Amino acid sequence: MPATQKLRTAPRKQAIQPRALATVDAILEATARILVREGYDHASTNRIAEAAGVSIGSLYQYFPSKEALVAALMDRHVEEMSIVLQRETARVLDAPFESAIEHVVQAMLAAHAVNPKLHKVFVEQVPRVGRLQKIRDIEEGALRLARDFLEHRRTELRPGLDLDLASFIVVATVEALTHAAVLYRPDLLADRRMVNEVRDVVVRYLT
Amino acid sequence: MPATQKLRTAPRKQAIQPRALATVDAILEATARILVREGYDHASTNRIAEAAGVSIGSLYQYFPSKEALVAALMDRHVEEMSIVLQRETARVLDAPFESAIEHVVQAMLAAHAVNPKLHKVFVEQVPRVGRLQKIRDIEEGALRLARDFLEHRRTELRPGLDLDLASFIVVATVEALTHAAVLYRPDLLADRRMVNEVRDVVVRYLT
DNA sequence: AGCGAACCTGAGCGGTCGCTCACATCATGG
DNA sequence: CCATGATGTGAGCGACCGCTCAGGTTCGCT
Repeated sequence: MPATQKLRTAPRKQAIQPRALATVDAILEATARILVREGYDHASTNRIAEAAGVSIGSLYQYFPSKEALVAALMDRHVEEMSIVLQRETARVLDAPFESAIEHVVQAMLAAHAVNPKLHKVFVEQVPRVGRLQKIRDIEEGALRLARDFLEHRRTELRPGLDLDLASFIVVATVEALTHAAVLYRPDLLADRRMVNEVRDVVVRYLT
Repeated sequence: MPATQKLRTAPRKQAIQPRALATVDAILEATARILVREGYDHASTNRIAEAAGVSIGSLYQYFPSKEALVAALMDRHVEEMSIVLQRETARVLDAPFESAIEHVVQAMLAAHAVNPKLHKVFVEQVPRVGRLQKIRDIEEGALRLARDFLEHRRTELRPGLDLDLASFIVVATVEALTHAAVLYRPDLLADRRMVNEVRDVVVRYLT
């Protein structure tokens, strides 16, 4: 690279002063609001900046692209969900079989109740950002965890079960029923009957 | 309306001559290809017309908007799936319980195997077109069918089952496992083991 | 052959989008 | 209290998008 290349560092910047932190936060909050209210492709960066009460220039000081902005919001959302998930599943994996399943289901529902509307937008509308890979990673982690759990409790399962296939089925079922609740019946996210039914589906399938 | 209003009929037109039918077909085929290959928001109408080997003007002779074009493709896809579904479930709803469930599951998987990649795009990317209502209608129809079926077979189910909740659970489970297969394990769509597992999940939950 | 209808063409309009940059304002340490 | 970096501004650029329209080409029919 010749000397003329000024190394134009990409416009990503780390906020330091409290004022800047507030700006970043306002932008993320506004992004969430607009995404939920208007949908992904009506959520233009200009509109987001306006809703956040900052100029479009400020937005691009902290996020190098719209994609990066949405990805950052996604990270924050996933982080919040993970905290709930881990808190609710910390001590139960050695609990009695049925109770362990129940707690995991309960945790999934609670995690998705953090911000169901935003979650719905991510699931339904946000395009194949590179971040989709991250979702796949989470998915794969869940699959491995489930697989290990089933292996560990092998003696309590009905015989003849293909553990690989069974873990795929179980993970997909719990996730999917949770998502179905998010999309169509958000009222069920906090309903104990939902927890019981999903637990029954899984336990009856496995034992 | 004053006389100056020329009643500018919207640019939708019905193709008559075979040449025109071929054009319409080429446009729909190209739309499917581009949607799968590039994703919804990189699928510009100009790009689609180019891929179809017709001019952009021709495209807008038959489809009044991009939305209408995608909706038409969606209709065609849903139609193809419905044919498979109905063919596979026509005679089995009076079959023995377990066998009936199995055939429905088998039919769902077969229907989704028609064009899984396109289905994936519709599920993941196509925004809240008005057509989303149509999907909800199908969903609701499935729910009612399931509810009626369970009612009809009430004596074969375990007691204490809340039929409303149970039909939601069953429909969501079958749909969701099918979709999980479409998205992550398309190989399972034609795998008999998958049919067996999903049937087991449902039957064990219900009886 | 001739003619009206059906069909097809593609340059380009009006608009929006993501994003940049030259500059203003604020906050802090010397 | 001023100098300097951190922070904030917003007009506007270039690209692309959905879509139109004035006019050409082909078809079906007499």
